[in-house]
Amino acid sequence: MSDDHDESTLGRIETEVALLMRFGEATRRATGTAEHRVLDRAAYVILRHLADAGPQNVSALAARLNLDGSTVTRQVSALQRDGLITRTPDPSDGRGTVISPTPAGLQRMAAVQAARTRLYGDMLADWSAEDRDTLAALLGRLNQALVNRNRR
Amino acid sequence: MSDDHDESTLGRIETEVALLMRFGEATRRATGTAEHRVLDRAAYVILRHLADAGPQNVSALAARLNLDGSTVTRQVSALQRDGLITRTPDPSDGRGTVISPTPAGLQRMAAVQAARTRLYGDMLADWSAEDRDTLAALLGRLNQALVNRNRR
DNA sequence: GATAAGTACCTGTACGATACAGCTATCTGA
DNA sequence: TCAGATAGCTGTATCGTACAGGTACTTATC
Repeated sequence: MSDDHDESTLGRIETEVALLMRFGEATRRATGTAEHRVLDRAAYVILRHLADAGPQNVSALAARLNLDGSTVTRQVSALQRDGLITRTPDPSDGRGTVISPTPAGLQRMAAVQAARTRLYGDMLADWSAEDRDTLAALLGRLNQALVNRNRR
Repeated sequence: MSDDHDESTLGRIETEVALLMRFGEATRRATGTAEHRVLDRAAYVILRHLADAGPQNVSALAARLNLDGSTVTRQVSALQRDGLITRTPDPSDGRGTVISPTPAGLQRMAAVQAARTRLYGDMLADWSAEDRDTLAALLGRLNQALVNRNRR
């Protein structure tokens, strides 16, 4: 008897995720181009990951971000052109290149991150702290579930 | 005193949403191309909205989906080419075109929707019904907050 | 009821993000 | 040592999207 209920909940989740992606995309487009500039592309995600996980190879980035190596290569090239990362030869592997964020890159990333966080703060202004916590936790679990599924 | 806590919660939400968009995109790419074919593009979102809200104009679709009119025009053209929607002149406005889903379109959409719902069912297999409900509800509120913010 | 202003849609064009295929340089194991 | 694997880059293609401009139609004003 609870199957019907479950089905519809899954449907709602599917709907809401699709909507979120739609709106998130639009928001990224709007905020990325308008105020902060330059950090438009997937650049933000790459810089974030570099800041979190430290300097690393193109391949490692590609694997972690679920992107093709060639995509990361191009993004990284753009970031280098803008002085936000540096490429250095991997000392332990002549084929590899280690990508490190520059101070400017970290700063730029932090600024965008702060702006986004502020945005969420505005949007969720009337939410209780508890609801925010719950949302963060459930989203984390959802992402974990996504990762696990992709890994299979 | 709770400000620090709030800050970090907002940061987590920001992180998780960014991650979700990244993985969601990858998932869409993977499931869209592999099994169901044809319904790759924003086509799915358009068909869903037509199924939910009934036949409507290009402009209405564009406004609702947060897309440029030209984008919707092209998506709709592709959908028409594939026999998934029909265009009829708006009887009440000679400039307008009413977009209606065809049975084939509805069927295709339902198939993709079912596949996605199944996917979520798999991923969230070990979640309690309560957690699923809560996730659906909070995502709904988050989207509502996003819509409100865009409207401002 | 004529005409100016607005609206709906389409088309041309451009761009960003991405993937896949193929290349070169380098590494590694038998 | 050398055959196969791997790291990264480049060429090319595709998709989704936006913006600018055009045409046809509608609405409001006088």
